[in-house]
Formats: sequence, C-alpha cells, structure tokens
Amino acid sequence: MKIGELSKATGTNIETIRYYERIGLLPAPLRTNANYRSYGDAHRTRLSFVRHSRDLGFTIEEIRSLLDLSDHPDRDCGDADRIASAHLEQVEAKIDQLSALRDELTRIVGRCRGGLAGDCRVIEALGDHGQCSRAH
Amino acid sequence: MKIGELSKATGTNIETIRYYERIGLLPAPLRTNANYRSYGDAHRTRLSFVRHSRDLGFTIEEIRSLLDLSDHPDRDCGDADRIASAHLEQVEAKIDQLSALRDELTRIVGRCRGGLAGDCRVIEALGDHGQCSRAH
DNA sequence: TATGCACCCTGTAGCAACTACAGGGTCAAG
DNA sequence: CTTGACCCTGTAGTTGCTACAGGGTGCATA
Repeated sequence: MKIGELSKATGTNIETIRYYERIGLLPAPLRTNANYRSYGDAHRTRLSFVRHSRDLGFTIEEIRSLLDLSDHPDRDCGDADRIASAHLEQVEAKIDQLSALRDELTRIVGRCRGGLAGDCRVIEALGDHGQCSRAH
Repeated sequence: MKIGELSKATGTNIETIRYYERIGLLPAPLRTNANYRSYGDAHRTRLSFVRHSRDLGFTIEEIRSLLDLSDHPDRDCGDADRIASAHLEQVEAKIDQLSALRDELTRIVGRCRGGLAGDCRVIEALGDHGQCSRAH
C-alpha cells in the first residue's frame, strides 16, 4: 500500500508517517520503481500501535521502548508495566493540577460584572497572585 | 533593579525575561552605562501578571490581549471575560479528556500479570484500539 | 595593580512532536 | 498530451521556553 492509503487506514498525516520513519520509529519500507514507499500489513500494525500510544499520551521515547519490547516477546514485560504505570501517574498529576486551575479560573471568571477594564476583577486577579485561594 | 533581581523577585528565569522582551510582551527597559537592563516597579508588576497568567495556562497571545486591556482601563472588559471563559472551557475539556485517558490506562495497567512481553496485555492493548472501552 | 568571580550582554541553536511549504517527479484518465 | 492527484526530498515554521558560546562589566580581595 502507498503512503496515502496507509495514512487513511491509520488516520495519520502523511507528513507524520515520513517523520516517524525519519526518527526511526517506523522501519523504512520497500520502494516501487518510481521510488514510492510501499507498505505491508506489519507497517500498518506498527503505526496503529504508535498512534494509539500517542493518543494515550505516551512520548515518542516511551513508545520506542514499548515497541522494542513488542519486538522481543522473550523479554520480561515488567518494563512495559513500569512505563505505563509511570505514565498513569503523570496523567493523574496533570488532572489534579488542571483541576486546581479550573477552580481558580472559575473563581476569577465569576467575578466579572462587565464594565470597564480598569475595574475588571479578572484583570485584577491575574495581576495579583495573593488573591488566589490555593497554590497552582 | 537588574535582570537578576527581577528574576528572583518574580521567580522567572533570566532567559525567559529576555525572551518576553524580544517577543514584545515586556517593554524594553532603560539601560545603564554598562548596557545592563534596568527595571522599575512597573516592569515587576507586568512580569508578575504574565507569570501568573502563564501559570494559569493562558497562551502568550491570550496574555498579549489581556495586557492590552490592562493597559487601556477605558475599554470594555468583556474581552477579558471572554478570553478567561474560553480558557476555562479548554481546561475543562482537557480534564475530561485526561480522565478518559486515566480510565483507559488504569484498565490497561491493571491487566499486567508479569511474565514475558510476548504475553503482555499492556503491549497487546496498545496495539489494539478495539480493546478500548471508550473513545479517547 | 592584578585577578578572580559573579553578573551582564548578544546571537544562535536546541527541545517535542509535528506541520507546512517549495520545487520537483510519476501515473492514469480523458 | 495535458490535467490532476498523488508521490518525493529537504528545509523551515510552530509554542514557550532553555542552553550555550563568546564576550564585556563591576566589585572585592591578595
């Protein structure tokens, strides 16, 4: 299959596919006589793995490690679990942080009563961290 | 005050202060004879506003608009409210998205029973989006 | 007076993970 | 034989910084 078809099959931008190849995340495929990339099912599977992992927020380097494990079924899978667990912790931390932001923003936004910028509580609150109800 | 003092006073990296000046977020300060930047209270206030807004996740462009309003107290503050409200919505959307990720990751991580990568449910789940319980 | 050290300057390059061209080649249909 | 959709490489842009390299300044100490 050509790159455009792989792109549609996996929902990945063509430029992104070439980018993944350039950074060594996807193996370089065979080429046709016209120098077009020619992909097989293994490529599609691997790219789906990458996209799914990216959608779940794993970094490229994490995915590299996960792919490496996936390429070596005889290895211990503890690493995969550690990577995923660490990532889960990061996601949870990010959720906590964003929740604090949401609370602060809600408080700030709720104070706007319209009128002139000179009297705006939103702008005032942004200038004065001391008004915040908790750390963020 | 010199750039190092402003840096300490606001908890902002020196390079970041110079960066903000370069992109026009902070006005260029006066210079000493030795060509050192010399800041006053107005700079410190403005930089605090910027840092606080960044901490709350506003983009540089949003901050530019907020600063512009802050510089023109006679304008209507509806824009400030709209920027903050839109940002709040984005934060809430991001929280929802991350919560879905957390659920999916929890499900995936929970399935690892140790052993070989070839049998690893984590790696299997990453390769197969169809196993996901909901959109993410 | 010399010299060390902390601080400051400019300009450029790097990070993540893409995305967007510019400038060209290939191929099938009409 | 030309039009249009597709493909190629290579480079530069995005966001918000951060990290040098290679130099100048200013103050205290030997």
